[in-house]
Amino acid sequence: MDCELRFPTMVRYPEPEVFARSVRGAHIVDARRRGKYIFLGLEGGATIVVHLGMSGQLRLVDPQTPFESHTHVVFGLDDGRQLRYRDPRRFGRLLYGTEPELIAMRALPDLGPEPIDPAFGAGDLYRRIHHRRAPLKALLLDQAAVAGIGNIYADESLYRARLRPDRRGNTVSKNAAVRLHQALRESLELGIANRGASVDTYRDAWGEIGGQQEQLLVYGRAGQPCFNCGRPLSLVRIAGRSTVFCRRCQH
DNA sequence: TTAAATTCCTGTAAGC
DNA sequence: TGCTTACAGGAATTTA
Repeated sequence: MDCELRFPTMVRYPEPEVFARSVRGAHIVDARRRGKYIFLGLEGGATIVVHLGMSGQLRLVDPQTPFESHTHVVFGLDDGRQLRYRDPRRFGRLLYGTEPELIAMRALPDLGPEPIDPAFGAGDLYRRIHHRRAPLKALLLDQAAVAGIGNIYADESLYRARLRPDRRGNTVSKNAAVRLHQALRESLELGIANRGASVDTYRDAWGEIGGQQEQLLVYGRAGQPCFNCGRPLSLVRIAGRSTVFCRRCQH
């Protein structure tokens, strides 16, 4: 594999020159995900870690493909294709290292459990939120509490669970935690089945848009009727994020 | 320890 | 038409 850093500051760890030198000649042997992080496993145990941020895209293309604007990193793969990292808003980041090293260097944060992990139960979720005074919306966005939930799936899950986004974690009953646990799984699994929500610029590795934006129940629907009761959906700001919910259906 | 506010960044859309 | 302004959001960092 070859590596060209066209915008070196996308690399957060280690120094960009070290990143490029380390990656050149390495071979990718697997790809996996943890929370919102993508791990490209390399021979020998190190990994390339990619976080797409808001507008990041990884694209697998033929080298003849014209360069799109904001293409910051190009990996030349051994089979002749290129893996291009593109990110107009540059909120994303790339890292290189073994997982223990990255955690020790605080380049990777502590991540909570995966909502879709079969080992993650409603009791686990309850234990993680029932002692917190922050609003549920903020807790779902906290990657140390639960990994992988962003603004879209936080709103969708709270609506499915019929819980107000400004409800404090410590006011949630075990029963409500069961509903939220189920709702998180449903929202994420539906999003995965529909190959992602291309509300904004999201594209998969082949440039294809997802379909989940057509299925959203509340996100982006402020002022439009609730699918359950018909009342216009409310828009508020919680944890610095726009938040859409139904005042009649969510408690 | 936890919660809230601030910051980064650019494309897009609304408003004048 | 063209300019200015507000807004979108993940998470590290700072402040309370």
